[in-house]
Amino acid sequence: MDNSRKLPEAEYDVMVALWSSKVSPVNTAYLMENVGNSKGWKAPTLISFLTRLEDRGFIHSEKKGKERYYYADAVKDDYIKYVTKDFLSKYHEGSFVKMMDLLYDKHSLSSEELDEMLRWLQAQY
Amino acid sequence: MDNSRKLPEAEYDVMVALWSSKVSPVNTAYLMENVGNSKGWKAPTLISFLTRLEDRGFIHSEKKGKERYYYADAVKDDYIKYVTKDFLSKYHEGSFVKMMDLLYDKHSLSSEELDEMLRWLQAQY
DNA sequence: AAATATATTAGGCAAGTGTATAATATAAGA
DNA sequence: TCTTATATTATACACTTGCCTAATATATTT
Repeated sequence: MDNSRKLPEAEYDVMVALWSSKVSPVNTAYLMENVGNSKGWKAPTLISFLTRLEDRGFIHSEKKGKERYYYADAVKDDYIKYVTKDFLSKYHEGSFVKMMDLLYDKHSLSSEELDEMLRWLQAQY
Repeated sequence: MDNSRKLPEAEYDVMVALWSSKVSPVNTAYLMENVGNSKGWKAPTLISFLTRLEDRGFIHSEKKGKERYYYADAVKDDYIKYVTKDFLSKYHEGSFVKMMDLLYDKHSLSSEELDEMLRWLQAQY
């Protein structure tokens, strides 16, 4: 499917709000409260991002009375997996060890963090 | 410094070529051979990216005769560290383990990969 | 010194992104 | 059913990014 193209910032932020909502669909007012206001957007700004997301096939919507309600169609984990692989290959030759190596000097991670990683690793075998 | 803004794709590709060169400075011809041609760019396209990189403060250049030579000023590791942190916080709440968790199901990494990570981890304590 | 070749610069344009104002629906109240 | 309030739609605009053509400068060859 083509809905895995990388989203521009603002549209991604809107998706995050949709993905985070425990109910679906949600209306514009809800999204203004949850992302629009904190970003300083006017309602039409938000709505224009929503329209673009709908064009891209990430969401769909329906109108009830004078309000419009939005449903997320794209799956969050799928999307994030996609951008993450892309990122790793672009900046770290696809290797997390390379990434970690660059990010952290020896001893710069706390033992809690290291333990967490170790536990995760051991669970993978 | 402000030279840590995130670069557009094409400019990043040019930086990669600059960072990869064992000599510095390099001229436009060199960069055409090393990135421009494979991307299908005309020389002025390359030069326009270089001009923008210079405006952003990522590189500087000097002219010798009719050719111009370019020097990378931004430091590769610094830049990649910057975009990586940004990426992790944006998509994985800053947590490497969350990222790995999303990316891999149990048993989906080979034992070589796991061992490599384990060695890295142990070196960190 | 002309003519020719070659590299750079100037300038520009289309598509994409962030954002808003003005116009239009639709609902609610008087 | 008018009027008023409120949400949506249409439209537009500035900036950024990817890319190029035409103009200009500089060197090289005759």
